[in-house]
Amino acid sequence: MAATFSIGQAAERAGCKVQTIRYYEQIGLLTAPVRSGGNQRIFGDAEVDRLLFIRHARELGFSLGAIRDLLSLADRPDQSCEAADKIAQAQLEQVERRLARLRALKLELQRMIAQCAGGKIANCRVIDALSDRSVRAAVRARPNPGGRPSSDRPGCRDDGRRGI
Amino acid sequence: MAATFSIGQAAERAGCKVQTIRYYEQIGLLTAPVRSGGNQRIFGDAEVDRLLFIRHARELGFSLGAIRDLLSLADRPDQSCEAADKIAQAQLEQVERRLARLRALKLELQRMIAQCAGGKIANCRVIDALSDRSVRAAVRARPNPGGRPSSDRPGCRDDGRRGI
DNA sequence: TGTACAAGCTACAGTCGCTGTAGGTTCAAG
DNA sequence: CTTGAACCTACAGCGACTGTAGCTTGTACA
Repeated sequence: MAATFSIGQAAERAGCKVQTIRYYEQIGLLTAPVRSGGNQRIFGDAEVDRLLFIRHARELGFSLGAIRDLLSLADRPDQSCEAADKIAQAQLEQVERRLARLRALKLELQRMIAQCAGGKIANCRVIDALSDRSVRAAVRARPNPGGRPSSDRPGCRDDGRRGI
Repeated sequence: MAATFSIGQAAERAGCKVQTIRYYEQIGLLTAPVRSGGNQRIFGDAEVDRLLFIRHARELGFSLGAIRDLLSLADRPDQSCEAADKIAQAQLEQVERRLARLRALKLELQRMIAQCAGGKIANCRVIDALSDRSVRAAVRARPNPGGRPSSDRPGCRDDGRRGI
C-alpha cells in the first residue's frame, strides 16, 4: 500500500514551507492532490518526488518557468533532450559569469582589507573594483575565467540556499 | 568640461532601465541629481559610476542593503578603517560563501550536461540529476541541520531572471 | 517658428517567488 | 471530550524591479 503524506510531512521531506507547496499548486506547478474527508491535502510518493524535483532545481537557480519547462519535458520521455540540455547550459553560463565577477570582487575586498590595516581608506577602490573596465581587467589578469575544471571542493558550505 | 547624461543615457551606460534608476533614487541608493530647467535629471560621470557599481554588485547577487554598505565604504574615504574594515570583512565572507556555493552548482551543472549525451528524454541525465536523491542531498546539504529551511534571505528572483 | 514625436516626469499597479497573518476547521493524543 | 497542533482559505507584504497612464519637456526637421 502506497505511502501518503500530509502537507506538513511533504514540506518536511522537500525541505520547504507548507505555504510554498500550496503556492506551487496554485500556480499549477503541482497538480491539486486528492483531499481527505476533512478537505486536507493528501500527497503520494509521486507528488513528493515532483516537489523534490522542483526544490532541487530552485536550489540550482532555475526559475519556476524553466522548471515548468523541464517538468513538461520529463513528461514526454520520447522527445530529444536537447531542450533540457539547453536550459542547463544557459544556467551554467550564468553561473560561470557570476563566478568570474565574484572572484574579481573577492580580490578587491581582500586588497582593501589588507591595505586597511588600521589606517585610513585613502584609496578605496570598491567602486572601481566593480566597474566594467576594472572587472574586465581583473578577469583578464587572471588566467582562468571559467575554463579548466578546477579542483574546488564541492562540499562547500553556505548558510542560505538563496541569493546566488 | 564634465560630461552630463540624461536618465536615458545613464540607463544605457549602466545597462539598466530608466525606471530602475528612479527607483534607486527613491530608496536613497543614488542621491537626487541636479535637474534641468524642465525638471529633468542630469547625471555626471560620478553618478553613472555609482550606478554601474550598483548594477554589477546586483549581478553578483548582493542585496541593495549590502550594496548600501559597500557604497558607504567608498563614500567615506577619510574615515578610520575600523568600521569600514568590518563591512568589507563581512562582505568578503559573504563573497566567499557565494563563491563556494557557485562552484558546487557549476560542478553539478557540468556533470549534468556532460552526461546528457543528446539522447532522448527517457535517458536525459539533466532531468535525472534533478530527481536524484543523492545529488540533491549533496547540493542542499549546506548546514541547515535544525530542520527549518533557512529563511534568512527572502526569496525573490534576483537570481536566474536573465539567461534562462 | 511651428509641429511632430521621442524622451522625460510622477504616481501607482503588477511581477516573481515566496512568506506571514487572520480567522476559521480538522485531526490525534490524552 | 477536550486541547492544541496542524490544516484550511484568503489576502497582504517583501525585495527589486518593471509596466502603464497621463501628462510635460526637449529636439529635429520643414
